[in-house]
This record gives sequence, structure tokens and C-alpha cells, in this order.
Amino acid sequence: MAGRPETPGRRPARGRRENQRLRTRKDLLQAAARLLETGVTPGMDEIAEAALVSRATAYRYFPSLEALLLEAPLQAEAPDPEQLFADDGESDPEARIDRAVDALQRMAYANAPQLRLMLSHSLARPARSDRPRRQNRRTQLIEAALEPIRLQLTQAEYRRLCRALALLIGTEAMIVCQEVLQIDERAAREASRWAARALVRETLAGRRHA
Amino acid sequence: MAGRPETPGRRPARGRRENQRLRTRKDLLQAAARLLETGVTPGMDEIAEAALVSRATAYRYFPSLEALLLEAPLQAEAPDPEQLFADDGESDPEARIDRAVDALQRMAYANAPQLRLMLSHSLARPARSDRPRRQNRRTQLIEAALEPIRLQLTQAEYRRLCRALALLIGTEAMIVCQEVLQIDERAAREASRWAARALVRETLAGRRHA
DNA sequence: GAAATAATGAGACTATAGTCTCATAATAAG
DNA sequence: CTTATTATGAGACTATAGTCTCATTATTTC
Repeated sequence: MAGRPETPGRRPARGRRENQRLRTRKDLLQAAARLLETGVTPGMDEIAEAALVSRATAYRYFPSLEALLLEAPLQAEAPDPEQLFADDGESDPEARIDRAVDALQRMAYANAPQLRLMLSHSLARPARSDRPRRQNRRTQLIEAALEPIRLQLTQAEYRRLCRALALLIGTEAMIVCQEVLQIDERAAREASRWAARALVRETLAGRRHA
Repeated sequence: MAGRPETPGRRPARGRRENQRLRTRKDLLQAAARLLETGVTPGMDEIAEAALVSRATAYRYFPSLEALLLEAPLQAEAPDPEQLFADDGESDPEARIDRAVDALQRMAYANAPQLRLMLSHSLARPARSDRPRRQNRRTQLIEAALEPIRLQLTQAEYRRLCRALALLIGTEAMIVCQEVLQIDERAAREASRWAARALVRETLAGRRHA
């Protein structure tokens, strides 16, 4: 029989021809990632061809082009929050936010074409519970950056600040800068950075005066 | 000859059969808007059928499905900046920003399904000069709100503030609140509003201390 | 090595976006 | 009314996403 070679939902079945399947899967994801870096949405044909695999096989491993693109590895990964603040004892909250904003926005721009596509696909249909949720890198990064001042704030203040900061960074902020403001990456980073600092400053100032 | 009936780029040619063309165009846009409100992306076939027009005619008026969807009228229109600040002499910049943020976010949530689709389409492919640009309501609204304090700021300060505010409102901010933060409309408006006020306050405070 | 099993390739098939051509219907001008 | 002009409808055509079937190839097992 033709059959599916380990459709995502199936159990591992680790005894039988696992390496071959893992290699095919990896080849597809790598080919997709390579093509995505060009900024043009690759078709299933192109990806399959680049992976030296037939189109039918590609569909055996991924139920749709979208699923493949969503799993394609990012060119530059988001920095690990732990690691970003691990080396030094920097406790100035503005400096820490600065670093987080900078790291995330650089990552976003480095993966701009792919992130745009991922967002586009996730918006194409109304949220469904069975659909894989989109990754969320920014919340962890923001919380890590605010860690030193968390206890100085009420829960309401902290939550309010976290939410506002989430609006200033990540894929969506990049989109606004590209499509609406039409400014380059450097100016975009500048804008996010200034706003983030200002919100932290404002929060702490309000705390002191209260 | 078959011919195009006033392709967007052509000159008005206002003498010859203009009403017929305007009516067809309006019918297409209205049909698209009606279908979009269901939250599902309509196909050109569906729109043309709903507009009682052939598919070929639809393509004569709009170069692509995307172009049609981008021009489709929103269910609740964004408030006219002039009108929003016309009636009273409110000059407190924070109050004005408050009003602008509130108005735009209410509009965004009222048109959430359609705006999500519009954004999705505009992200699906890399920006191309021949592709219809997306609408931009927020910039005008922000500038109108900041009008009373514009002269108190340097151009750099003003531009910086405008850019930062653009990150806090509009479709993308709504997306972040829905998908990343997963908060309801009221909490989202609250977040945008507080952040916008804080940035205005911070800008003016920095001005005074300088 | 031979048999059973699983992955793959080739290709037919459907659906929708978009293009193009030609015939027809509606309108304006004489 | 007649004629030229213009919008429209019908349908053929290409391209790509996605599905499905079947033969072939590669791997495992005995």
C-alpha cells in the first residue's frame, strides 16, 4: 500500500524505518526555510523539488503548505530570556527592556518574510482550538526584563505595563513600521525602544509619586 | 471591442456611461463587504454572483480579489479626524489622544473579521509597488489629536511620538490583544489608552525638563 | 537471497485565482 | 431608426493547492 509514513497524529512507531522518515521530514523543512529566506512564498512544488522529493511525498509529511511553512525553522532564533540576562547583574529596568526590545526586533527583521507569512496564515481564518497556536516569544522576554522591578509594582501596574510593552515589539510592530509608517529597520527599532523605555519610566515615576 | 470600463489607472472619461460603471463598482464593493462580515474570505465567484455580475466583469473593475477586498467598505467607518475634534475646544493632549485611541479601537473591533482578512491578504506576499496599498486611518487621527502640542515639540520629538502611538492602535494592536495577550476588547482598549497617555505625558515632561 | 512491508514517484483529478477572446446587449450620437 | 461605441457575459485557458490511486523502489525480516 501507499500509506502515510508517520502522519503527525500517529504514534512514533520507532522500530520501522524511522531514520528515513526523519531525514525526509528534515529535508523538507530545511528546503522550505531556505526558500522562505528569499521573501517569496514557495509553492509545494518548489519545496518538494528543492528537497529532492516528490510533491506527493511532501503532502504525506505535511497536511498543507501552511503546516510546512509554520514548522519551518527560523533563520535566527529568538534569544532565550534566561540567557539574555544571565551574564551580568544589570538591574536598570530601562537598560534591560532596551536589550529585550533590541533582541526581539532584530530577530523579527531577520525572519521578516517568514514571520509575515506565519501571521498571514494565522489571520486567514478565525481562531480554532484545534489549530496550533502561534508561538509567543515576547511575553517571556518582557517578564524577564521586568523581573527586577516586579515587586515594586502592584499587580495591576505590572500587568498593564506588560500588555503595553507587548504592543510595541514583535511581528506586529514590525508590520506597522513596514506597512503603515514605512520606516527602515533602524528607525523601527528606535521607535520601539524609546516607547518601551518611556513606559517603564512612566510606570516607575507614577509609583514614586503615589 | 470588449475593453476595460474605467480601469483605475485610466482617466475619468466622465461623459460616457459613467453612472453604469459607478453602479457596477459599488455593487461589487457592497457585495464583498456583505460577504466579508461573515468572517470567511469570499471568492471572486461568490462576490460576482452576489453582485449580480459576471466574474469577468468583476475582474474588469478590480485587478485582483485582494484589491477588491482592500477597497470594500467597512461596516463601521473610522471617525473623521476633523469631526472628532471639531465640536469642542478640548486642548488637553491626553484627553484628545484618549478620544482618538478609543474611536479607532472601537472601529477596529467592530470590523475585526474583515480587518483580519485584509491584513492577512496584505501580508501574504511581499510588498510590491503595483499592489494596492492598505488604508491608513491611524496616522491622520494621531496627527489631529496631537495638533495642539505639535508646536511645543521638536520635529524629532513629534515624529517619535507619532510613530510610537501608531504601534499602540489599529488592527495590529487588536491582533496582539486577541492572539498574544488574549484579553477582551475592554481590556485591550484600556491597555492602548494607558500607554498612549503615558507616551504623551512622557514627551511633554521631557520637554519641560529640557 | 526471498518475502513482506513501508516509503516513494508519477500522474490523474478537483477547485479557485487570474487572463484572454469573442459574441451580445445596452447606450449614445447621427 | 441606424450606427458606432461601450459594458457585459460566456467560456476557454493557465497556474497552483490539495487529494487520491497505483506501480515502483527501498528496507526490514526470515
